[in-house]
Amino acid sequence: MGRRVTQRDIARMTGVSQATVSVVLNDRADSEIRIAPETRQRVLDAIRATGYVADVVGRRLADRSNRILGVFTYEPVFPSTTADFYHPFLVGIEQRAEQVGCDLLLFTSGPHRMRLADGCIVLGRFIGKEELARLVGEHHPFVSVGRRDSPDVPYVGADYGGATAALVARAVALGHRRFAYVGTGGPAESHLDRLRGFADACLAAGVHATHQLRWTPQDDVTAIFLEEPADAAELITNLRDHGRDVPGDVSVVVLGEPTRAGATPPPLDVTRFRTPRSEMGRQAVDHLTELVNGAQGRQTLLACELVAGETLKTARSRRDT
Amino acid sequence: MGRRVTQRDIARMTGVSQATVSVVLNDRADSEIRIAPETRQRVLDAIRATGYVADVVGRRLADRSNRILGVFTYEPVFPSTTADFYHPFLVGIEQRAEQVGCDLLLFTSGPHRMRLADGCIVLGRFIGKEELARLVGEHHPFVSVGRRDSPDVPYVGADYGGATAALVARAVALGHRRFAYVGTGGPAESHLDRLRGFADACLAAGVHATHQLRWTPQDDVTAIFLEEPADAAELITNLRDHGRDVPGDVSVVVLGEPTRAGATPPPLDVTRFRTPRSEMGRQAVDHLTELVNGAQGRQTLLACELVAGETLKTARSRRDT
DNA sequence: TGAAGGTGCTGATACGCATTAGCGAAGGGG
DNA sequence: CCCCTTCGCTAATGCGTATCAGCACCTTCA
Repeated sequence: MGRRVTQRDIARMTGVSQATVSVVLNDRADSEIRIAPETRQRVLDAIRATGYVADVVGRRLADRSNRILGVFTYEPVFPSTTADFYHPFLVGIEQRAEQVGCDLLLFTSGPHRMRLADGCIVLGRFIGKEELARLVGEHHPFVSVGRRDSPDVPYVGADYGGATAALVARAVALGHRRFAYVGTGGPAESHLDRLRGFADACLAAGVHATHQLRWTPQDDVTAIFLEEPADAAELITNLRDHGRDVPGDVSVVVLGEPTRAGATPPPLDVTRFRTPRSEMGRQAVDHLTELVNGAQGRQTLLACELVAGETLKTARSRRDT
Repeated sequence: MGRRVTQRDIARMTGVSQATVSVVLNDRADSEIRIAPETRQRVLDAIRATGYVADVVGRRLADRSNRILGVFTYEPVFPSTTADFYHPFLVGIEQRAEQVGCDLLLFTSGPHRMRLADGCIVLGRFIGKEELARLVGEHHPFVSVGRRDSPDVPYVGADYGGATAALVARAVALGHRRFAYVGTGGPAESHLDRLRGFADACLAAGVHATHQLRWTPQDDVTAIFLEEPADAAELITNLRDHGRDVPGDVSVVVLGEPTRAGATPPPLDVTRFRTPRSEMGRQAVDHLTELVNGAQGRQTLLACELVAGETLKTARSRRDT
């Protein structure tokens, strides 16, 4: 009953000093301090008898480190349909945080208390310029999950541009010559990167490329690159309703992975790529711990895994010849 | 890169003492200590300039709160298939935490760090007696999500017993007289409660009841109460394979909600109940904030919503008459 | 017999914060 | 001119732990 047992209590019980108890507790092999085996045993016995456990608060105070990594996001994470999207990031973050012995502080509202943590990980598809500047201005370690268009923001991102370009290359190899990119192409960096990867690859291959916000029938297009994976089912249905077979008449490439929320899954195994979300989370933690230890910020892009699927096939014009 | 800014730093910058900084920071209305408006402003300016935020550990050592609630679970939450099950709890916890202005500290390993938070919420289907005793022994505020078989543990639980009994009553009203409970019936309280609610209700209604760990064909049983919702699809398939129509020949009641993880969903809209998981999370936060403010622990049970479904119908024997 | 070296431990201190007793200075009243 | 009050602030302390300089005491060897 009553107070927690402290090292002082143990010390009094065994007739030694608090310092001795501390030494016995963390008997590092390299320690210069020697304790007689008999004394050590007495202390250990008392510790076992009382069920003493070192108080993490005291320990952290002495360490000058609280081993807390902050996490916050610029979009609702837990509720809503984005949950399925963010979940893998959190899995990765949590895994690695456990490995490095840190707890996670989930900021429920904004970054104003970010200094509570040793460093922070920020999530969110899009973060405005001025908000990023504010984060940098805090001069408190942080790492973004997802590339940011700012030289001062350390991040672990996904190489959406590279993945998109690779899929364009595949389509070109399959004979496609007329491409369409469907999606906003911004303002989030992840969308910009997809569109840029698409545009650059099409230009380099010398094929025709268009960009539209939403799909509208275009007879000559044989390959559609869809920015928003959640819209895959709708797009394919739409195409079929217009009498276009997928992938017979038109190929569809989805630039990401449909999260299997409440939404209807696409009727086909879609050609797409996979964002290494958990790995991004893990590396973000690694990166952050480096920053906390005084390292310089880095900017890292991780490759996305291409998933062949069955909606990217030989182009119609090619097949017809 | 610099150390954390401390009150000492602020004090030196403004030419006052550390104590003054502390006083300015938490200027309680009832304080006897007076600070000149001008001095106060100088300190506040320095705080703003440096972005100073009080250190979590320091405050906790001085036995102050940080508006941080810990969350802690005795089973893997984020990874694994249990994610879908725990997610709604977390949603509720996060919602309410934001409303009361608290951030959440996710402990990545064990309860030994719980004192870093002002108070903790613990999750998990089953927590052993000795572990619960340890939690109580910490003398640190905590609330369990889920009923615990211990008078000293404050909790917000679901009334599984009541919900199960209500479904038994419905079945009795539909003419069922021979019941089977399929599941472990323990050791988790949630399972105990279901089994007890089942047994008590059957006894009260004077109907025949059996309990088995896994379903084995029993010709005379007309109503099966299944403890583990995830097994619903398997059970129904199994019954059909044995030539028993559901609900024609035998009714099936599922004591909870199948989480739509990777598992196959049941082929029918199953008769079941719904655990108010988000609400439990919210009330756990409320409860915890009360505890942190010095209130006594309570034990609360929330009602589960019954879902009629289509697998509990008139009993065969009744229909045949 | 005295220096040298080893053994076993302790006292002091720091970590960041909140709190309280109390001190010097200024102002007012006698 | 001195006492008393009020104002504005600070020194000191405690919280639980880790660390380190250093102090007795003992043994060994010259």
